[in-house]
Amino acid sequence: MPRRSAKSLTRQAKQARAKTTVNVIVDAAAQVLIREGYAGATTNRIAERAGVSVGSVYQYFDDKDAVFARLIDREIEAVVSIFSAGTGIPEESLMSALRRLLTVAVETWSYGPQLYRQLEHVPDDALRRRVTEAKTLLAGFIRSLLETHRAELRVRDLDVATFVVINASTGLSTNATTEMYGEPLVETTVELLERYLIA
Amino acid sequence: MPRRSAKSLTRQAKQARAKTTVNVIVDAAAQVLIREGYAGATTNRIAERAGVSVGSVYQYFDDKDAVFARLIDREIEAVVSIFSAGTGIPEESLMSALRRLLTVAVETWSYGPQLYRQLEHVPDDALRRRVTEAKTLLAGFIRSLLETHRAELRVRDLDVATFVVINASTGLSTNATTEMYGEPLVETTVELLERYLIA
DNA sequence: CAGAATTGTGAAAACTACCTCATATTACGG
DNA sequence: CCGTAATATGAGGTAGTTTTCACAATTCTG
Repeated sequence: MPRRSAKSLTRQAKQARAKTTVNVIVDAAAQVLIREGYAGATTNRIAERAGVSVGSVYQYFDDKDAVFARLIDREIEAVVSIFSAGTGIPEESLMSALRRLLTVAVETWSYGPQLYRQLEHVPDDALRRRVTEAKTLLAGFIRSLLETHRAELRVRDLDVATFVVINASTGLSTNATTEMYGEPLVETTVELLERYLIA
Repeated sequence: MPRRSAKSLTRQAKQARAKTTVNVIVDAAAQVLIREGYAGATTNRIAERAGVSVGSVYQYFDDKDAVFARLIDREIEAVVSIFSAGTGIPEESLMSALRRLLTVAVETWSYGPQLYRQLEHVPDDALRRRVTEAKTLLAGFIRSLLETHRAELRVRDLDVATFVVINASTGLSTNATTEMYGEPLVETTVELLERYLIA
């Protein structure tokens, strides 16, 4: 017997008012998640923070984790759009491109690395898979960027280079403090990567 | 009215059997924490994984978080012993020392950085403070190592250098795949750090 | 502006996890 | 070996969270 995916009983937001409510809830979820962690991010607290009743959350989301799924989608889309925009400029040097991408990423990343760290700890397989997919997508972008600048590269193995670029960057940015953030963070990261990739 | 700290009602392990049980429980806690995250690390699951009943957990631990506290203490001690051992060798070059520390860390760190990250998200203030203390301790070791080799260093700001060494290393190792692990990982990390710190 | 569709509410049912405790089993000392 | 202390058990009480649902309020449509 083929398992049929249960039809979602939640409504589709049709009026502008409802769409606002959905966004307010997702924003509230992000904020509560950062402040309280997953364990403290209860539906009631999210609703309270959003200024709506618990029931409204369940008007648009199947369950609690669906709210976080929506949040993840939003974040992924933001990252993807950043890196898609990066493909346009021709004749741009590798390090210039990396600096630009990192700068935009740091600036745009709406809730910063804190949210990202918390999202990785949401205990839902589907969500974790989405995060992994996003990482793969990101790796593809970086790899093709490195490929177009292969001539400048010191490192031979593009897979290793991609691995280093992504994980050194995220390693620095996810642990960024309030002191070490913004431009200094980007410059430090660029310096680290440049000395490894080129020269 | 001064708040008196409640006397612990848990027993002290007196027989060898009991000490084994305690260790089995702490190990199980680490494994479940890595697999399921804090939210999924229920007392029953930990007990099941340990092959004991829930009651046994409460024979030796005041509450759930006390298990994680013990785990944190064990991990901190492991890290401290690794890095203390690193202070002994004189006339060792900076990169040689870093390579050795990374190698031992990768080999010895019983549950790897995954556990470390999960422990950071345990929602208990006392525990979080302990994790922060451990980080500070680690940063201290790295910083003093860098300081003794200041002459070799290209980077001026030791705080920035320490930040980079710690977070680039953990960034690479936390995302290490099965292909990219062990010696290749260590060598890549060393290469990345050497080009940043020296030359 | 009436009636329908959509959106919003919050008390309470259903569920889950932590922790207790009365009891059983195992190990130790004399 | 027997009594006592130590260790182990697991069903169930309690507290807190998720989810539902009957109903209220708002917005849209003709």
